[in-house]
Amino acid sequence: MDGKLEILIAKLQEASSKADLQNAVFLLRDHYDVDHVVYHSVNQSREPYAALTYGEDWVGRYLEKDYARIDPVVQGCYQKFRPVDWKQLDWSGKAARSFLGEAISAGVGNQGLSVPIRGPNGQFALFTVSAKAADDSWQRFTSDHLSDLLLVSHFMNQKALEFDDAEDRTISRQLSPREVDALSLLANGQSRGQASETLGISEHTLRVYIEAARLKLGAQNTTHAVALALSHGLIIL
Amino acid sequence: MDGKLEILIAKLQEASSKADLQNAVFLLRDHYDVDHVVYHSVNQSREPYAALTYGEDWVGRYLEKDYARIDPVVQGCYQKFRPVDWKQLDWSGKAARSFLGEAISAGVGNQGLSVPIRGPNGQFALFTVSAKAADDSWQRFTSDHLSDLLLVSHFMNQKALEFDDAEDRTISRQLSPREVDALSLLANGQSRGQASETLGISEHTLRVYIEAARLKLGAQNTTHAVALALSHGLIIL
DNA sequence: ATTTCCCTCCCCAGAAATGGCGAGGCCGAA
DNA sequence: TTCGGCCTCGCCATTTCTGGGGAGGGAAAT
Repeated sequence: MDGKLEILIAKLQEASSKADLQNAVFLLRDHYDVDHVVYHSVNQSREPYAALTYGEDWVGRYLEKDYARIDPVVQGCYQKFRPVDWKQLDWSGKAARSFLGEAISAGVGNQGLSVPIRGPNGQFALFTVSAKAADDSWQRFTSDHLSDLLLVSHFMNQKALEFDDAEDRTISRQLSPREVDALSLLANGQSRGQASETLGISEHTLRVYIEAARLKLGAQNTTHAVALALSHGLIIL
Repeated sequence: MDGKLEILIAKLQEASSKADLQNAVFLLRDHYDVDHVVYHSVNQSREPYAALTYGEDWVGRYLEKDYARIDPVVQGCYQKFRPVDWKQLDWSGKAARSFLGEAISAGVGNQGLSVPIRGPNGQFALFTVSAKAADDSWQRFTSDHLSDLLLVSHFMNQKALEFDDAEDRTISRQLSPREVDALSLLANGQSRGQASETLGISEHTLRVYIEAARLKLGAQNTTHAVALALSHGLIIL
């Protein structure tokens, strides 16, 4: 990690508004001499957030067409832990190829590296660097700066969460152990009858737990409660 | 990042077995001159994995008593994105305090920093460094090595996933767009009736999607299917 | 010591989900 | 072109879940 980047990261950690993050991606783009630097959250229920160097037209089209659903970068990164080079992704499929063509003509660049970032409560975001480059020089670039990009993506997301989590998204009350047991068993496919048997309690008691958990989570129904508990990390499959 | 650590990370990336990871935590402990270095996955349904420098007695007791459920480190890290200093955690509560006492007498150390790590499919792991130290010197240590620890935790988890995911946990077939729609709406708390209305299709058609998705996922019921889809990243809440 | 959770149990009736039967059209791949 | 997958619709019977009542004991926190 060279000194210049340390300064950029320090600046990032001092960021006090979303505008500072927007500024940071431009600084990063210039620092690495790439075409684009993009940080964006990938979530449906919460309000989306992004700090990026793409043009407004491409961003608008991406959102309008809901490209996140077919974008192989998003889909692929969701399945992986380590940073993903765009070349490694599956670009077969009609939708993916036409999307790729459109992206390239929008000036996104033919090469890209995307870092998946996962936060609490099911948060998922991507930090991406993209450029127009030959395969070998791009490979050199990514392996040289992998650690840097990991750190930048981490601090970028940390800041984004700070600004975003102002509107508290955290669960007010924790679930009781029994409530966790109940939702866990349901999430693992057991019916209420099976789950109550597993726990050695009456089915009614199990229902009380589910209902209590449902209220705490503000869920509409059992499936919703399980989904919320899962994505909030309150239960683990 | 000094050269010594770069070598350790390079060694880590060359690791070819779980024994290498076990070895790595000892190297890291010596390198940082701390009391303990711990990497462990925190998952219920999948087989747990850990590479750590704790004594067997403490590990055994931790597992036996299922301390992960009350350990404020685990509980706290679940809710946070940035590394957590143990001092910041909530140690009130009877169970937490008695656990803390037991941990300290087991030689864990009074200071600790834990890095939450999240992987795909709901994976969650912790990378922890702990020592017996005064507050100020510990603070200096953690702020000096924060970036290092972030990188180490990342590569450690990457390796752990490589070894663990040998037994393929991936879904065989992808879900169709409509199936994704259906499960997404259910995961967001809509009933079948509401969801079918949202999509502008008959309730029966929606049922067909749910059923198809359920079969593809090998789920027992709708809630199970939603849970599987969520934790496999096929749908996003 | 009082309150506030948590755990446990019971009954009932209406709403919703499930499982299995069937059918047709469309599109892309082999 | 034929096969498989996807999207769309309908009906019926059974099981399961949901939402509303209550009720008691225990542990922990303020």
